[in-house]
Amino acid sequence: MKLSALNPAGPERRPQLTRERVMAAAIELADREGIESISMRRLAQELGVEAMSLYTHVRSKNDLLDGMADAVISQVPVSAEGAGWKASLRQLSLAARGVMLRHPWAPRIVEAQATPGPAALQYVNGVLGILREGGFSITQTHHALHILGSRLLGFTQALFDDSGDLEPEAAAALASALGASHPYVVEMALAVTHGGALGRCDDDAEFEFALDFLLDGLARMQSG
Amino acid sequence: MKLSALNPAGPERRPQLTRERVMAAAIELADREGIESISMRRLAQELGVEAMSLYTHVRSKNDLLDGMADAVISQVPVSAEGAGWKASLRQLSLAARGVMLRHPWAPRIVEAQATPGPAALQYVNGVLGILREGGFSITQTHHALHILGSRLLGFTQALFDDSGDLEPEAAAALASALGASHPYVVEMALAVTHGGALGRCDDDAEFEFALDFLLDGLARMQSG
DNA sequence: GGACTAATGCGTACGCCGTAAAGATAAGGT
DNA sequence: ACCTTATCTTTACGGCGTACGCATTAGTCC
Repeated sequence: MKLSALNPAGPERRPQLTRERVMAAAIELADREGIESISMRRLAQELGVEAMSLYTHVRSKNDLLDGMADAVISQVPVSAEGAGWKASLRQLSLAARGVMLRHPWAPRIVEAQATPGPAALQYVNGVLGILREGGFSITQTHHALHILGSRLLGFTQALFDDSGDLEPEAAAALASALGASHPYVVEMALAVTHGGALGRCDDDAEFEFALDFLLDGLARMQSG
Repeated sequence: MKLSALNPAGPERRPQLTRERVMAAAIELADREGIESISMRRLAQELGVEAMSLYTHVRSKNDLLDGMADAVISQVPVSAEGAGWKASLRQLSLAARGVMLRHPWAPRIVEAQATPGPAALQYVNGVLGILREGGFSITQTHHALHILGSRLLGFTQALFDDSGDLEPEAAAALASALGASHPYVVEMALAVTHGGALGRCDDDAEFEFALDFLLDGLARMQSG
């Protein structure tokens, strides 16, 4: 059937598929339904197209995921000029964290990327520039990269996720089940829970604290 | 066909399948052929069994992966008594790194774990114990966990992988392709490469340096 | 207009995957 | 001997990534 005959140059023709449109739809779908719901068929359906049509704009599913990762990274503003290396890195890292919080699936695929895409390269170049212009030697800059690690991209792999807020009964159950064998875990879990000594674990504040801890250490490393 | 009739209680009967044997075979297979080659059918074949048989000992593939992660963590010795918190943490972290280097696929699935398994709990309890016994307050211990992050498990997500050793021609190509737009990346890449100012990026040394940087910072935090 | 060319999208098919459901077999307790 | 229970196998379903070949379109030149 000839659509164009029915709708000759009609304005309701769906727009051309492009790599950008594919990436945007994939990111939107991942935001809405989770990264696990990304499949070629599902994504194609989202675009009103058949699965194989995507392969005109994307080499493979891995290429799609790489593209998504790079597109997310490109959302982090890399500017932040003229504020000193410490403030610049701080702002950059927090901005990246904001982006990652909007795309919770992103860290996983960003770190799965084999080779950095254009946006990642641009980003790394920006970070390196801030440090070098800030007076860090090449060796110091190299160390700083390893020290800051993924925090520069706004995320951290914690040893375990302690941001959950236990119900009192769950806390009691945990205490009696693990209390004998894992006293320190129980102590920390209770402290982090709302009833405990600390407030509820505020991930944002904790991220910021750790970031400042690292930046202060780097400042000491540079001057010492 | 009745195997037992042909081989009544014969010693060449394959041993009973158990969760431990399944996990061990899965880890061995992942070490040998990569985590991507782990499928229920492939793993079953490795054990001389049909795919569905595995489900007697494993709830799902996710359960299998969780079990693998926990089994790997359990390989990290959690002892290290009586050496002071700094030396203990250092030793623990380096031991964990040794384990992860033997199972390069492990970090990915360890951090994908939704809830920590028994070995992970034990490990976290050990880390918390070292800090608390070392005189850290609960709050300080909490901060320390976030600061050390995944380094306690022996791995770090770098911003990008700089451990590759470029060939001279590749380095030249990179310099001319990116030199104008990404000068700092090129500078660092050349410095890290064998011909550069730094030696080849030694991941082990770099990990140790970053670890000591963090431990020193924590010592300052505790006393200051 | 008409014909050729290149790009784009579609239909079909193959061999994997995880796992539900039900049958077959073996081991142990009565 | 019989039955229970745990273990392993068979079969099957729906979904996956993607190779391959065809259909349609858009652009370009006569």
